[in-house]
Amino acid sequence: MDTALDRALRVFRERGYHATSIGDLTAAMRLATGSVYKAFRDKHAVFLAAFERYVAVRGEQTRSAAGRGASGRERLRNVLLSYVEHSQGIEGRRGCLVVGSAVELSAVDPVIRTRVSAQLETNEDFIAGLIREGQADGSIPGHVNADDTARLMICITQGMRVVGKARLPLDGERLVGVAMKLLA
Amino acid sequence: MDTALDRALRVFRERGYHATSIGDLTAAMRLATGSVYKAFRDKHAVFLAAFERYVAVRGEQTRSAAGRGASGRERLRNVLLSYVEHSQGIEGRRGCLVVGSAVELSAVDPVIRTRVSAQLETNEDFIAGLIREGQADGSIPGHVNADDTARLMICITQGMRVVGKARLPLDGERLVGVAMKLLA
DNA sequence: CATAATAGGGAATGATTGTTTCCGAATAAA
DNA sequence: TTTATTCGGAAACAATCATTCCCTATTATG
Repeated sequence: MDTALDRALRVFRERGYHATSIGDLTAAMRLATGSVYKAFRDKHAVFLAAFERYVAVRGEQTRSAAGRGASGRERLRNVLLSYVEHSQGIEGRRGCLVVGSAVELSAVDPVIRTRVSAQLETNEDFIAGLIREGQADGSIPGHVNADDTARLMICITQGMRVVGKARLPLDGERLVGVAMKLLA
Repeated sequence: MDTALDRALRVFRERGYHATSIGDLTAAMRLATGSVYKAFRDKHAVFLAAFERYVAVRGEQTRSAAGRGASGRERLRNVLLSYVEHSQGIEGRRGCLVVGSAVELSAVDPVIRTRVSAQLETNEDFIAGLIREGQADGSIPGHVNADDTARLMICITQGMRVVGKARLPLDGERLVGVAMKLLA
């Protein structure tokens, strides 16, 4: 099930929702049409399931990146670096499903919009939490506004996915190096 | 012609390329199917023309925002503020066609991808230029790396369009206030 | 005034879409 | 061995899509 969902995920990320036909989906999932409709109500349900799996996997990845850090500042820096790496190369070209859904569907699909907004806020809260941890352990100055900075950093991460999809090269060290000035 | 293109632009921005049918297009442009195909070769040509008009209009708007500023720093600040405002409310919900094209089409449409990349680089060069102007007039420290900072700011602006499309509120003063720390 | 030319509107047309249904094979139960 | 049941595959379905063709006004030109 998860492997089939991962394969669907890939084609949804690359082409978006409307551009992926059921034919593309069955080819990617290596399943027949009937089997897909036996497992899911319709195309929208496949997308929703793929979306949830994507969110879960990505959440695990960024939490893992945050884990490799002694201070709040280091954890945040690792999270940003992880975002840059995922925005580059073949993974970057594949794109982020949250960004893709926000851009392609949130205007016409209230269900998707709710999930997208919720995910953005979850990520924002996570970053704000890292900032506060850094302020508690002394690695980030106390005068930094955690909420405002977190919201700007969400813009940065989502923007990196857009830029990465357009295949502009992103230098992780340099980009994150500049971004860390927001914690001064 | 420009008014028809503006109407097409609106529906393309809201729904994206694949989700807008010819019927949506003719309804928005208040033209019959045959008339559209007499003026443009196909749907893709309509999109391309709308894309170019969007880029031209938006370029004019940000140049105008930059014009209202005495120093390089002020001009850059006004540009960022302009981006936040365009990412909010009804305009933000409508979305940015460059971001939309990057996410939805750049993986499958080389023509669009070229235009998107070119536009991103143009914007980046514009911002880098503003930074260098600020360094020349003394409003921005000389040790700021113009290229790296400009690239990060492109990520910020594109990300704001994504977040705005998801209808998360953006406070211009606070967000730009934080972003200006990148020029320290 | 007559006529050529052009622009716009709308119906017809394949192709493609998402979806359903039916059928065969494999597995488990009896 | 036989009966049920589940699962996957392929053909059939209606709807919608982008596109083309043809007709009708309107304008320009002789």
